[in-house]
Amino acid sequence: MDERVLRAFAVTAELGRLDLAARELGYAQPTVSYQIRSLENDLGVRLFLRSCNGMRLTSAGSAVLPTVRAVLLLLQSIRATTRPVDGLRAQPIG
Amino acid sequence: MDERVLRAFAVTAELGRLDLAARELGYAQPTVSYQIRSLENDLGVRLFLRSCNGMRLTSAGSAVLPTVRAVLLLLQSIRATTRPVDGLRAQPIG
DNA sequence: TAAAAATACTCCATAGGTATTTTAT
DNA sequence: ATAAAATACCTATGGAGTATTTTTA
Repeated sequence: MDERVLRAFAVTAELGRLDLAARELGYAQPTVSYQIRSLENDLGVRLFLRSCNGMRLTSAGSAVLPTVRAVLLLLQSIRATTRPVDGLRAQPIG
Repeated sequence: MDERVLRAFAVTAELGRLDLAARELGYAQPTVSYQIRSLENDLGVRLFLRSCNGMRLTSAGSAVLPTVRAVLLLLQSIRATTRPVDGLRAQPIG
C-alpha cells in the first residue's frame, strides 16, 4: 500500500469519477483506474461499484475510507514534522 | 511513502542493524539500505546515523518513528477490515 | 581486522502514458 | 449517442538482487 494509491482511492471516493480524480491528482484516467484496481487486488475486495455515472463506494470501500484518510493525514504530518522550518533542517542530507 | 519502506524503517529502528532488519523483513541488506535512503531522500532528512555498530536514530528519526508505527498499525487494520471472515467476503473480486 | 553499511551493476516488475474499446444510460 | 471506465500496448523508472568496496570501532 502506497501513499499515491491511497490518495487516488480517497480522491476518487470524494469526487465519484475517475476522470475528475485523475485531473485532481495529476494522472491520466487509466492510471487512476489501475491504481484503484491494484488496491482492490491487494486487499482482495472491491472498493467501488463502476457505472457510467461514475464510481460509487461499496460497503467495504466505505468501511475503509476513514482509516485511509487517517493514514493520509499521518503521512502528511510526517512530512510536516521533517520539513524544516524555513530552510533550516535538523539533519541535512549531503 | 510506501508500506514496505515504512516497515523497513521501523524494523531497522527496532533492531539497530540493517543486516538483522533485512533478515527479519526477508530482503537483502543492500535493499534495506536503499529503502531507508529512499525514505530519507523523500523526506529530506537523515533518519539514522550510520556506524559500524549499526544504525542509530537521529532526532528526526526519533520524532517520526511513533507516527510511522501508527501508520503501520492503521494499514494493518485496513487489511484486517477487508480480510473476510473465514473465506466469506463482502464484495468478492472476479 | 572484522563487522557493518555503502556502492556498483544488472535485471525485472510495475507504474504510468497514449490510443482505443467497451459499457451503460 | 454520449459519457464514463476498462483494456491493450508500450516505455521508463525504480525496486530488488549479487558481488564488492568502503568505513570505523
